[in-house]
Amino acid sequence: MKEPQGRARINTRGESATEEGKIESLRLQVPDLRREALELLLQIPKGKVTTYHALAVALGDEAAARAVGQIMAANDQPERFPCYKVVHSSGEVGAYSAPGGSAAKIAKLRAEGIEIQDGRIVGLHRYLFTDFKSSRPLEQLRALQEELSAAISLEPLPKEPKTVAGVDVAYGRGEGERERAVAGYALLDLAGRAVGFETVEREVAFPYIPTYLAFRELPILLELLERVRGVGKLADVVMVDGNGILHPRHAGIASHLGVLLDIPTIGITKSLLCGQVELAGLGVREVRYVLLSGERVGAAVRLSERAQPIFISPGNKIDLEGAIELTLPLASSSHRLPEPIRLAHELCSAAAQQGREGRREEGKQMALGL
DNA sequence: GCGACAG
DNA sequence: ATCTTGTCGC
Repeated sequence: MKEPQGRARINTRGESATEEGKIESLRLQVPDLRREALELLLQIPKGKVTTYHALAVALGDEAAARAVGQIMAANDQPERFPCYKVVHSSGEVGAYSAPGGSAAKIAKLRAEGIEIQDGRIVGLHRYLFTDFKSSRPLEQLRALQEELSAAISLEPLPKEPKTVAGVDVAYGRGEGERERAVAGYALLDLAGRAVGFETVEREVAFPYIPTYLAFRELPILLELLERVRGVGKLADVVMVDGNGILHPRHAGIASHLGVLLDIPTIGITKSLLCGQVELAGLGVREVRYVLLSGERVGAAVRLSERAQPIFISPGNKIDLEGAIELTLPLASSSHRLPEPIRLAHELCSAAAQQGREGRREEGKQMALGL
């Protein structure tokens, strides 16, 4: 069996007490990015505008530009947080989710003396404000991921596990409601039989941003797994719908969960986040390694005949070979995903859909005055 | 229109 | 992830 490259490098970074403390703080609190983005709007002077990109940079990563757009679109206090001041980098005024739509957005901007023709600001540079004072939360979270990756162990499992669980998260929201998440836990024995289920539901404030998925799903997954652990049903290994070390900073959500709970975790995804692997002609159960700057961080595997490949990576307290060896026998012939993840997905997506329908009914009844 | 980074 | 009809194939 080959040694995974890079194990030594991952484990040799120093950890100070303060770094440990920062990582531990994730257990209790993740920044409210929605709130921070909205509050940045209060810094924009009258007669000025900013862009989705500039706000993302102020939050600490331009990759968050689309998430900024989603946050603005979900702004339920347009009087308090002036999201009409956010436009495309091209000068295009863009959409406005508050009453009146883009026409209202244009009217509000013109009222502040901004020149607009054909839905586009004329001479954006004259009005552009980018000098935000910000703690740059995404920059801090990246640093946290770097530190967390140093705490990952990629040693093989100490002994054969007796149980494996899968976890997944589904989302939903009603009209004018904040986004809610349902997390599902499916506990299986090594024969692949389900022996227990659990779900947890709560509001989410952190948007999806590529490479920051952990901060969106960690709060609810920690709550779920702490609850399961409390009743003695925590599996020997937990499979997560997301990456382990197959991540630009070796810090996918499976690694976050594994380090924070000090348990073995495996990451499973349906698409490749980063790295290189040749997928052409991949046979069923054939293993091809994903390379990230020369390092083996994961593997592409097809679990069934017709299925597209999935991507497996160790999260914590397991090596890549062990992660693959544990995943293969938990595949069913007719599904793309291994059973623990598939069942967890079924569980939480059904619950989320029921939640959506339930709130829709409530909404109808409210509208009917019942 | 192109390119497009897990869920 | 979610929004979504029918359709093709094992």
